Formats: sequence, C-alpha cells, structure tokens
Amino acid sequence: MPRLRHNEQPADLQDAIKSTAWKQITESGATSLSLRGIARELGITAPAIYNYFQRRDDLVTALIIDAYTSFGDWQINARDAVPQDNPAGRMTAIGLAYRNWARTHPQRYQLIFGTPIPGYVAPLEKVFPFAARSLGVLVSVVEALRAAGQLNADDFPKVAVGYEAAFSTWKNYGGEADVLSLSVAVLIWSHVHGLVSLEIANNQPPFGINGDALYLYELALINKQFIRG
Amino acid sequence: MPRLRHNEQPADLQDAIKSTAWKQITESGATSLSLRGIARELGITAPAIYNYFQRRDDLVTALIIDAYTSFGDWQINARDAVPQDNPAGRMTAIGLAYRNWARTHPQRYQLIFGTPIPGYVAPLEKVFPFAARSLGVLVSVVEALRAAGQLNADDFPKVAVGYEAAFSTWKNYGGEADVLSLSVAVLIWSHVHGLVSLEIANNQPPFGINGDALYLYELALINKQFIRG
DNA sequence: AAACTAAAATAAACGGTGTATATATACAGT
DNA sequence: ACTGTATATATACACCGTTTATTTTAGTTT
Repeated sequence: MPRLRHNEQPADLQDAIKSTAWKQITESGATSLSLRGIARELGITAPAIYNYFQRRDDLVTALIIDAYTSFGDWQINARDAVPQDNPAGRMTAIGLAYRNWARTHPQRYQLIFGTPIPGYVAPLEKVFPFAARSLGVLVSVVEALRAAGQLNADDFPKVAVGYEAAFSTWKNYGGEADVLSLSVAVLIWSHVHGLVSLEIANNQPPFGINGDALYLYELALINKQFIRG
Repeated sequence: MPRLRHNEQPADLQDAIKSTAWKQITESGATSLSLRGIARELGITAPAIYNYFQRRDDLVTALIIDAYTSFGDWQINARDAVPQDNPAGRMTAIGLAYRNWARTHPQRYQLIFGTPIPGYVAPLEKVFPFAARSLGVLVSVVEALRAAGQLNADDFPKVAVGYEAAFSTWKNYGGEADVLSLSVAVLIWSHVHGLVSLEIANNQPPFGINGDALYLYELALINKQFIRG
C-alpha cells in the first residue's frame, strides 16, 4: 500500500491551515481571509491547500463549524452552571453567555451570522447539526419551563400547515423538542440576536446606551414575557 | 471656462452607474457587485467610473444612502397612513412596513445591515443623516406615545454617564427627541431587526414558523410591553 | 536495497478583482 | 485656430480563487 490518505493520518497541515485562518480572521477580520495569505504565512503554495480543502468554501465551512462548537460550549457551560430546577435562572445565564461570547469573539460571531465571505453560502446539511447543538441549549431551557408549567406562551402562533415536515429535520439533529418550544426558542433567540448583532456590527447609532444595562433590561423583558410564576 | 464639473452638470453617467449597480445587485446579490462588471454593461472602461466615484466604496456608500432613503420613505408613508392620535396603530404600521420593505428589497436590506461588500465599512458621517431619517420615524412614534402618557418605560435603564455627549450627534441630524425615547426606539428596533434579519438571511432553522403570524405576535408583544392604556 | 506507486507538493497559467498612472480625445472660452 | 481642462481610454500592478501539468516525497512491495 502507498501513502495513507488524509483522513487516515494525523492531519497536521489541515489543522495548521485552520489555525492560521483563525489567526488572520482575528487580526484582520473575516472579509480579508485568503487562501494565498494563509499559504504565504505557512510557507507553502496556495494550491497545496487544495489537498486539504477542495474549495475555499469548504475551509470556511470548517471554520464555521468550529465557531458553532465554541459557541455551543459556552451555552452549555452557562446553562449547567445554574441548577436544573431553576430554568428561569438558566434562561438569564445563557442569555448573558450569548452576548459575552459574541463580544469575546466578534469575528466568529460575524462569520456565523454575517456574510463576510463574498459569495459564500453555508451548506445547511453540514452546518445544521452544530447550529442545532447551540440553539438546542435554549430549546432545552424552554422545554424545562414548559415541563414545569412555567412557560407563558398560550397564545403563541401555531406552526403553519406545511411546515410540520420541516420540524422533523430538527428532530433528526436536535432531539425530541416540542414544536411550541422550538417556536418560542426562535423568537427569544431573535430578541437577543437583534441587540447583539447591532452591537457587534456597530450598527447602533452612536447615541450609545449603556450596553450592559440595556441587555439586562432585555433579558428581564424576556423573562417577564415568557415565564410565569 | 472649460467643461463643467460633474456636480454642476446633469450627471447622466453617475446615475447610469448607480442604476446599473442596483440592477446587478438585484440580479446577482450585493456580493457580486463589481466596477468592472458595471463598466462592461455600460460599454465603458472600468477606470472611467473613477471620474464619478473616487473609490468603489464611495459608490457603495451612495447605494446605501439610496437604500436608506427608500426605507425611510416606506416608514414615513406607513406612519402617516394612520391618524396622528393613534400612536399605537402607527407603531404597528411602521413595524409591518419594516418587514415588508425588507422582504420587497432583500438585497437593499442586506446592503444596509449585512456586510456583503468585502472590506467595506460605512462612513458614519455620510450615512448617519439618512439612517437617522429612517429610525427617526420610530423615534417620533415613541415620542408621541410619551407625550400622550402612553409610553410604558418607567424602569428603562438610564443612559450611561459619558454617553450624553453622543446623543447630541443624534440631535444634530435627527431633531429634538428625548433621550429616553431614543433609547426605547433602539430596543424596539432591535426586536424587529432580529426577526427580520434572521428571516432575510435565511438563518432561521428550517423548522419554519409561519413568518407572518410570528411577526404579528412580535408586534403585539412590543405593544404590550411599551404601550399602556 | 531497489523498484514501484500514489500522495502531496510545486510551477505556471487563466480569468477575475480594485486601482494607479500615463495618454489620448473632445469640448468650452479666448 | 488655439489652449486648457474634463473625461475617456490603454496599460499595468498586485491581489484573489482555481486548474493543469509536473516534480518531489515517502511508504509498500519485490
């Protein structure tokens, strides 16, 4: 037998390419990510990268998966630091962790939720499991609230006919969450995402409010809206 | 006197460049905007564009200003279609208009709130007046609520010390709005922005909720939270 | 140990981008 | 007609992702 294939041997260069990519993203932003730049820093030629990533977009996808993994870790750790019998406290904890992660890793946040790479569109089938792992933390907290009879979402809109099938996609990746819990989680997610994305992208007009206080106010609003008792 | 300068004569080509840019953005997305592509379609050479826009980024800024103007128009029309003595109705109207505009012009929305152009960062001093005109509509509705004693935001966090000065920037462009009204407007804006940006970017997991119903639910939440009476 | 074979690197090139510089052209005022 | 300037083009540079052909490298087999 000849030389082993990549996926059968320790992929040193593959890791080196990714970490160099992260280094450049951290230093100069995701928009200036370039295969040639990575190769330059590694002392190799650009086409050599194609032995490890068939396209630039495949590298970006790998980076996005790394980012989602890091994000999901923060969410899991934040949730599990609060006792299981306190879902309201867990909700606040993961909300704070959401913003903290985004402010600690703004480039990663942009990579996931922005569109910094020209022409790149994330392949859902590859990224979804890792995105689901992250959102799944919020879903699990909503589920816990529901199980404890503390979820205040009686008048929540029903999922439209024709979309139930799409929910099974989630179940394949993210477990057995209830349809209502998923829907509520998406809306809560959109609230924190709205504030944080504006803050990270610096799109907030420069009449800057106290960011910490405003975010805490928002988390309190979420609790007031969706948690009873 | 020699030939007139651009800004003193009918700027045919300047407009042609912009509308060709919009055409290409609409057809193939903002990420594939290219000066050479525009020149190709106009039958001129790429450097000729530099007589009208000193940099690619200046063209993008002009496009963003156009987009903000269109967005602001929708906001103004939506607000003024509801009687002045019904600020709650006006709030819902501009909320619906926000999403309708984004869904009608997803590329324009992305151009303003996404980062589709590699390396581009909007020059705040040029863009701010037009952004302020758009957000100013929401601010004006919040102001009307406050004036009518219907604004429910007693426990809203105060603006942090050191930021008051930044508020005067807003006043220069956007008028005499109260600091509290501005703060509340930003939070409301972040709510609709969170939902709409996820919808436009297709970042919402594919267990799609009925988008219309969910958005209406969110607008109802906003009314419940911030409007009394 | 030598020969073979396939993986992984390089070299060179293609078509694309934004942009700077130098040059040609067209037009207004004297 | 001449002159000056605005505006076009021509050319070139430095990037980019990607493809092709070629060389090097290293493990397996004889």
